[in-house]
Amino acid sequence: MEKRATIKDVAEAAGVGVATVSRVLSGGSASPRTRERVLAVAAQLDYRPSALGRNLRQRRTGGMGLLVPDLTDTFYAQFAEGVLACARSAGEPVVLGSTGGDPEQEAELIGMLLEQSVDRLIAVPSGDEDTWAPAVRAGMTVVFADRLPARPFSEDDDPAAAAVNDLMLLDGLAAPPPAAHRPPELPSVLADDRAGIRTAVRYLRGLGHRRIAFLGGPGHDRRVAAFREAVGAPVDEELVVFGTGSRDSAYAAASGLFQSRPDLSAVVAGGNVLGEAAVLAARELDLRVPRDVSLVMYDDVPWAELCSPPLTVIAQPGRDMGYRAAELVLRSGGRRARSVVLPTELIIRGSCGPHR
Amino acid sequence: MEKRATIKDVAEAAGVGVATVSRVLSGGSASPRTRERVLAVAAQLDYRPSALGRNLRQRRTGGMGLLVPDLTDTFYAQFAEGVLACARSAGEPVVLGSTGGDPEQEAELIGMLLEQSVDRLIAVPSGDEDTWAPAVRAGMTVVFADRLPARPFSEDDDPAAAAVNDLMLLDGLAAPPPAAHRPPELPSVLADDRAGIRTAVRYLRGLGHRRIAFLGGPGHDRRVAAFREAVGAPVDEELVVFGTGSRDSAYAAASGLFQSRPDLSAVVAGGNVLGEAAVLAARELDLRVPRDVSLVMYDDVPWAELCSPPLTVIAQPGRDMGYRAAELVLRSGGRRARSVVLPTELIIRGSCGPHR
DNA sequence: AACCATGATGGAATCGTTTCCATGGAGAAG
DNA sequence: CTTCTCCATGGAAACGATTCCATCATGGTT
Repeated sequence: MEKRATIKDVAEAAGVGVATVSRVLSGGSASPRTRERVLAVAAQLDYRPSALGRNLRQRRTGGMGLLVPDLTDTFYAQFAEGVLACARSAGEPVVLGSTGGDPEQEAELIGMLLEQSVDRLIAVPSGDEDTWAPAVRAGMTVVFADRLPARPFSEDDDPAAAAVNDLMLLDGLAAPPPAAHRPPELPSVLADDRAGIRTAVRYLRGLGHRRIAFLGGPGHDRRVAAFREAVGAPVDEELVVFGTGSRDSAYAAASGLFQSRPDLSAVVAGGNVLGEAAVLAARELDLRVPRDVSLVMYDDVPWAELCSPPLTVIAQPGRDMGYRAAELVLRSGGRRARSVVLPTELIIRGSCGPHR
Repeated sequence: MEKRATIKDVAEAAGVGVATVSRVLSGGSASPRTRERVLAVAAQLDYRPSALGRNLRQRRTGGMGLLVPDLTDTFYAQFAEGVLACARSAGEPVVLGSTGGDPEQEAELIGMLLEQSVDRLIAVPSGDEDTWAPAVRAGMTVVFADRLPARPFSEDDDPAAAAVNDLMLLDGLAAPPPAAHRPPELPSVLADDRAGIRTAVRYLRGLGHRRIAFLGGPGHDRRVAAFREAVGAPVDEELVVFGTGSRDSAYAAASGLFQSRPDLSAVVAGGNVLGEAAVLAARELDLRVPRDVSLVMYDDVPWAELCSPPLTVIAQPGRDMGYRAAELVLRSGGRRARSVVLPTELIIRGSCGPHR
């Protein structure tokens, strides 16, 4: 339990002032002669500047926060790995929180990060914009990933319209809404849900499917909107069902869907937890995939190949998304960073067949 | 971007000294009268003490570090969720690092945590005891989970014997080795690998299997030792193969095993990544599970049920292990905490059949 | 020769908290 | 009434870094 050398120790041992040591170590100006000596002494004392002192002085903690709903959702695990990879190569710490998809826990974690003076945050948001207001007000650099926070409810605001609006924004087709009082859009890293869903729906259509269901979870607003758009015409509302995020509720939703609508012939699962539930529920009800029902799952995960038949999926680059998000939040020391939309890919395996 | 109120602001507004404010907020003694006023003012100013100042003063960062090899390994994701759950309920931050199973990266991350003055660390170690020496020397409270760091190589030290030794320790059957110069054992949270493997091997034996292979990964020393012990007699060394931790190498190991020893009738996979590889390799080689080969996988993960047939697994309570580890590292503010060994459970599904 | 610009250097202030210590007042015991 | 004790209280010193600013030396210019 030896105590670490401080900058003062180095200064004394090198016969210089602490200011000089600090400058040498952080790349300020110094004569080659002193620089060399300071460096030598620092190495010899095994000196490592304490982040504590620095953080206090600069009134900010280095590194970044990372908030995801659930690490056991493989997509978020991949995403987190991407963030960690970038942070590691930058030598920055990552403070992780898992929200369980609960806005309240999310708010608490934001509070905790504020207390820690973590001023950079990557988040897969669960709460709405009100939840995020404190973070933004405190001047945090926030990068959202995978989804955007919902708008808080207000009577002149229609959630469905809002989601469609987000889609339009992605395409640059529409100007931002009359954002007079709304906070400026924060940078984000999203997958191209619209194209992904559209491709999947078209693929199923091409196989002859007409009654296609969507199995969604929290935060899948944009995906549902894209689904509605891709299906076109009035969507059969019974074919759009939601789970709350837990595996149990996903299973219940899937099972309920299959039972209430035996006439459906294809399902698009909005995420891998939903996909898992769909496979399980189908098996439980003796529905054969893809003979009785075709299945496309959002997210490519290692176990998609293990199923039999292996699952046809809409792959989004989880790891890349994480890496990009971390880059954004680090680099954007300047100002507003541009948002990023990454492409998805339909990977055809064996869980979709022709409509019978 | 408002700036936060400091303790000084509160002191002035309440007409008391900063020391008093600090005492009130951290539960020291104060007259009810002032306590009330300070609390009121603090609430009104929305004051939250900055962790920065406190950390510097106490020369330590709160919270804990968490080092795992790979979050996309579902077991580690479950484990991390457990740690996060405990940390969240304690209001403590968690600094996460993913080592990729690489001792070098692990060492770097330890260095980073040291720099941050994080003095509590939960780790699934990849490096050996030498890798961990700096952390211990610096006085960190370290809790290992899932496995223990390997002993560094020395000629009078036999790794196999060491692993067996660890097993004995678990049972409390043997006194610790002559640890004269060895650091004292650190607290840890482990699953009862020995019993788990033993149960699985006996189960396979009971089904008539005689040529049982073990498919291991890094850090599975204790599991291999348990396997050897459970199989008894001289083990056919060709039936014990290892991957390096990546999915590719796991697949290669599994595939190689199946090809080189078509006579084997059962496989115990030492972890879920290995199990995944085994399923994939078996399918690729047209081996039917469980007709041609029976499979037991260490780790219960949601997708084990999705396989067809669903996988028979040795479940270890990943989430609980994480929660317990976090409790240990937090509560053991005192001194050496006792290690914990949690039970495993053989969950019989459909991947094992009688030997033909 | 006097002066100025430049660059290296160290002292000291600062960040926000906790904690040590001295002070002062009130109540109890003599 | 005096003295002793105890407790609430506030001032000030840490903690370890960064950074402002004044100082000093050096070398070039007029």
